[in-house]
Amino acid sequence: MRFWLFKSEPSAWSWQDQLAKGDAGEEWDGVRNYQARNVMREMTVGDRGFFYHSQSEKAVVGIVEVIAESHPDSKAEDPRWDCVDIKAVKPLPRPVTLDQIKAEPDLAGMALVKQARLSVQPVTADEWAKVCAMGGLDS
DNA sequence: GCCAACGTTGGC
DNA sequence: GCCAACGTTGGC
Repeated sequence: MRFWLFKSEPSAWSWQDQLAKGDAGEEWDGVRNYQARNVMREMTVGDRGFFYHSQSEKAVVGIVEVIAESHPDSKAEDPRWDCVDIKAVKPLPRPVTLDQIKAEPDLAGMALVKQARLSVQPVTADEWAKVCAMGGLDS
């Protein structure tokens, strides 16, 4: 299993919106960036991801699971844009903020820190375990 | 609300 | 194929 991070502005699509979709999940649509699309193309069903709120909150708030592999984005006019489907699994007992991540030397290599604008990112197994622990999950 | 970073577009 | 202009994102 591999690990990922999905970034969203809560005003556009929040963790609460994602939770409300339940096990049916939802397309992670709207990505119009090649690098982020290519990351999604590497995902397989069952992979886990962090759900990150950008803007005002700037924190990892929940865990999601990939439930459908990369397919054409149903909302895109242009067929070059793909996306996966994800569902909410559970919230983090304690959200892990960007400040906490930046303050943790083990997480200095995270794409979240090094490539702030990439909206879909890979996360290593070590980073996954660390952030889960910081958020109050065994992982 | 501003600004830096950076991806994309379009003219040459 | 390069590069300047432009638009968008996201942190502060």
